[in-house]
Amino acid sequence: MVTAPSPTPLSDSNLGALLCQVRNELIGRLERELAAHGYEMNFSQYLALKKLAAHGPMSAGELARTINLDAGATTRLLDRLEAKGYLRRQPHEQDRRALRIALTEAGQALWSDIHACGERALAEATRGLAPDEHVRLHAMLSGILATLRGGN
Amino acid sequence: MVTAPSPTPLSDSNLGALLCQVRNELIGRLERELAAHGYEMNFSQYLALKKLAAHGPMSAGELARTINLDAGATTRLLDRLEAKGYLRRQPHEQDRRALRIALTEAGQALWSDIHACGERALAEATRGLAPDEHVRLHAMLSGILATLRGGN
DNA sequence: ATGCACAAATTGCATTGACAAATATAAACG
DNA sequence: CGTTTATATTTGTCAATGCAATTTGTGCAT
Repeated sequence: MVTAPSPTPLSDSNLGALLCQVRNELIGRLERELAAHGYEMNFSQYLALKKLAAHGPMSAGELARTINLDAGATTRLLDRLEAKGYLRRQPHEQDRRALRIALTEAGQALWSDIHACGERALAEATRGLAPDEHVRLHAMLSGILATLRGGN
Repeated sequence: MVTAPSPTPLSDSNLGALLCQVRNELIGRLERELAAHGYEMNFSQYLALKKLAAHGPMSAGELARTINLDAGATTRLLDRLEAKGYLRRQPHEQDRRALRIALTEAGQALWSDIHACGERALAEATRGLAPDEHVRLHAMLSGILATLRGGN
């Protein structure tokens, strides 16, 4: 084999690389949307706000799991968001080890200000997909995730 | 809306989060495969080897673009792989600013030793998908990527 | 030729996140 | 009860990456 027989200049793109690229573009797009609204915030912070807004107060570990982040990283994420005044660490009612993370008023206000950014980024990404394709894509990815997690 | 009407305890999972999760699982799986073969190597390093093996020698910038990595990060990635003896920085024939990154013998041997790890990780992920689904998934992701990049 | 804008790689710096150790509390078990 | 084991969070440390500034080299237009 001497050099590339493939016609495509870049990206022969196996699924793994493709996934990474789409992920990066999508997150980048979201973060730019947020920045355009005047909020310097990364995807993890966005996700944390989203989960807290959707689900109500929860413990740090619970939050860490739902946003797929290490426990230590979550502590520091909470530090940042708390410093900005978007959430509060309250003591957990039954378990003194644990926390009850709750959005502040400011956090809720922020969320209602930015939740559309995510929808917009997503909508832009999936314009070009028929609605049923969108559904199928979601289903396939969920399926893969289940296979990888339950699998072995 | 008060609380979650959805039956799933975790992951109401919009596409962005889902993508991240699949990506993380897939990469984790690959890195564990590699570690099991005795190679401590992250996904970026794996990709770099792959591209160099598939495409032959190329410049650092070219490599950076194909593996979707910042130029500075690529410099350090090359440092690591060069230190392990898997590649060499050679001067570019026409352009003295640029490099010609080439796999060493050891690098080629390594690649033929590990390229199956990637295939295996991918195969495990997509077992459960019919072949035509696999194709459609790839097509949809490529489409999304094109939309996001060309889009606006 | 000389200068000027642009390009390739490197380096400095800051941020993020993973992993492991430490701390505090809870639960289970004898 | 007291001891042991498990769980929730925090902290220390480190590796990887992005961005901005720097260095070196190219090529174009005077």
